[in-house]
Amino acid sequence: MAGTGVRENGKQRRLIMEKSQVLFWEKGYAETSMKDIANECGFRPANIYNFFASKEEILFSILKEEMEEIVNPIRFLEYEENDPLQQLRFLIEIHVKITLGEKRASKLLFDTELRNLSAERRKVILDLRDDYNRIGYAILKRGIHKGLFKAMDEKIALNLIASMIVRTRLWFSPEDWMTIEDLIEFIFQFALKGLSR
Amino acid sequence: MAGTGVRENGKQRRLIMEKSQVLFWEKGYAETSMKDIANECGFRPANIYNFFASKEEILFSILKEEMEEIVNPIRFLEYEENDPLQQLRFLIEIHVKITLGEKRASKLLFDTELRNLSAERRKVILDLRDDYNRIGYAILKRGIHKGLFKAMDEKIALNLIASMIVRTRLWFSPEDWMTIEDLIEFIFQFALKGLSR
Amino acid sequence: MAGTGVRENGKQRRLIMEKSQVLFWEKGYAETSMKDIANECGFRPANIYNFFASKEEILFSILKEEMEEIVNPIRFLEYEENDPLQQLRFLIEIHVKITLGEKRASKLLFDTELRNLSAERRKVILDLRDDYNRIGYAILKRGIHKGLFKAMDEKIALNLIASMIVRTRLWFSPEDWMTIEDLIEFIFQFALKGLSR
Amino acid sequence: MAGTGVRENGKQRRLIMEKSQVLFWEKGYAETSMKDIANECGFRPANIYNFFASKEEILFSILKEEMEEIVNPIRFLEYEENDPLQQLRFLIEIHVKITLGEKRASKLLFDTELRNLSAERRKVILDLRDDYNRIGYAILKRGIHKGLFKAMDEKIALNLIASMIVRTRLWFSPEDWMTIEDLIEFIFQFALKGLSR
DNA sequence: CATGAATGAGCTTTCATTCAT
DNA sequence: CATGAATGAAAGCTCATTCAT
Repeated sequence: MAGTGVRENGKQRRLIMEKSQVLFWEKGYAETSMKDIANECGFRPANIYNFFASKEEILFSILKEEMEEIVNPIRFLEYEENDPLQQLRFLIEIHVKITLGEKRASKLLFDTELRNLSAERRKVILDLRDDYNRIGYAILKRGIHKGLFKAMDEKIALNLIASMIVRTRLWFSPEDWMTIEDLIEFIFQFALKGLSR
Repeated sequence: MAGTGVRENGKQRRLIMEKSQVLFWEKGYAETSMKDIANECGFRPANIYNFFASKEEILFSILKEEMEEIVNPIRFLEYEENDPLQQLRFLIEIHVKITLGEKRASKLLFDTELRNLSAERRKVILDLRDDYNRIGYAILKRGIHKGLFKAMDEKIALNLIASMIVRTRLWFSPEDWMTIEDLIEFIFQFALKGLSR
Repeated sequence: MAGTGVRENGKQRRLIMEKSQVLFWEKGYAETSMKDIANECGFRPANIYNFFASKEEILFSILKEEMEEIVNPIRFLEYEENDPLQQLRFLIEIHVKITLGEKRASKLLFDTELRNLSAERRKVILDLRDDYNRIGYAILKRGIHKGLFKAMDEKIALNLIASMIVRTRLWFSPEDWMTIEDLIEFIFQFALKGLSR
Repeated sequence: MAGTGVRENGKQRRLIMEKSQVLFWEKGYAETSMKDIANECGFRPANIYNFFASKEEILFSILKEEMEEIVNPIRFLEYEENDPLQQLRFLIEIHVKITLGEKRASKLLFDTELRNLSAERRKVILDLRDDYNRIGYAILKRGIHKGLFKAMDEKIALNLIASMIVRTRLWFSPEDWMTIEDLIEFIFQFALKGLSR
């Protein structure tokens, strides 16, 4: 209809995912009912089952999508031998941007709501998290190898860095004197010095 | 009859709080039923109500106690004019130790389960969090003032530091080559350099 | 699809109300469980909530409907200057007929179960009771004014008359020699003489 | 202790009955918990069982006592051949006085809470009610026989009279211009004329 | 006489889900 | 694609009652 050529396949799926994302974050997965979601979407609970097989599938779809949005753009870094400093900055930038991005939603869902997934689906998400970690480890190891960073356990370092980013969702709100770009630079500098000799 | 002392007071309350703490962490507040808690305690659900008026009161008691365990030992730092570096190290040490401490439990509960409290009770917890923040800000400001740290927004800095600590619960487990003491030192050095000019 | 009319609307609501009315009367509101009601209706308790938001709403709907059945048919009497004797007889007739009517149910519910309503809903019922009283007062006052009844406090008189009627539900059952019509005449004569000079 | 010579046997039983009477009336039997009663009495629920075997026994004791207070003073009227008018007045007087008496409590309990008694105990109360009725019938029949009252069904007449009295508890409160004595006279006159030819 | 702890039974209500339409 | 009706399961909580102390 808009003529953009983009097929609008799954418009309702999108709607459900977006509304659910907000609700899951605001109220928690268990505390959000299918009725809550349906109300937000403007139809009745039964209709959700025309698009998702279960509430868990909604959660899974949201988590998977967001995790992929973080991981896919940085996959190419894993085996790339470029400047580790720039790579670290890029990783931080992507992660912060998705975390605080327009959709502003899931965030800590990864930390707390994974338990609501079936084992099989949890594995899918955890595999994506492993991808993220592997990429980060690679960057840090190369930085250490090149003498740019102090010798240290790269796993611990990455966990600290990721933790700073993940929880920005809880306390950060952009201001004139501190935009998201500023925050990215702040975290990058903070991490950089933390990693330095 | 008199003179036996009031020892053992609240033994069951303690039991309930400890078992609940673990369950809330493992399964989440909403996903933990009073039956779960009672089973863990070795009695029937109805009996819990002889010690707590509601499930929410259990959560509140746990959160309050843990928050106080973190805040009380560092309260004296707020107006003390000593070495900010040592103070920062002390704050990190206490926070990490409680977070990973023997009771090992709530952790991210602060991040995610506050919504399950009544407004009034949420305020009690948030006030404690404010106390923590005020203390941390004071330390950082004095460090900046004395030229020990780079000029920067101390609120953002403290949030980053606290985030690193809080989420250790998710990924850290002590090993031979990395004890809790080692982790404290690691985080302290990481933060210290991040704060430096 | 359109044009079939909206007949049959609220069939289940009706069923629930009718079954509840009987149960509330026989066992009392508190002593009647949603399971009792559901059993009587032929489905499971959870289904009741598709038609009523709560047990209290069922009670409210019943009380309101019955009160309206009594009050609405006599509303026109309030400002009508006709024969007070005939009006009194009409009021008694309607009140007795609803009280002992086919649906046979609530009756004393008004006397005892109002406390189970929220303040707001209790007011709705009490307003209807006020309507009833106002109408009755008007009739009695006109009768006194015209010299048909002895000068007396019309409020007390109406309370006595209404009390006789309300409690018929407790002891009256129609017999060959005493039908409902006979009872109406009996009460009317009794009241009439009680009111006379 | 006061030297009146009245043994204070069962002081706690009395206390429990009095507090329960008020609560049963205000909230209903089912809606009143043993905890409510104990609170009102100033001790813990478990202690009630040192004086009453069950909640039902409390209700039974209350109902029985009040019914006896009404019936016993009028028993002698059943076979007494005195003036039926004066006897009717006496019956009304006693009944109203107990109903509105200082203890002001049970009233409609008879109408609605009998169902909460065991069959056996319900029979005890109903037997007392039968006593009351028999006495009333006797008075009315003698009045009819002597030509003082119109020929009518004395059972119906007594029910109407008793209904007027019982429900005074719901609407009457003594005023300067209408004391309990006035009310008794009012009802007596009302009934008297209702019974007259 | 009084109580704290414990429990079985039951209650109202919520909810994810199904299914015929 | 959408819904109203229906349900099994379970939840938090209340409560009368028991019993050892």
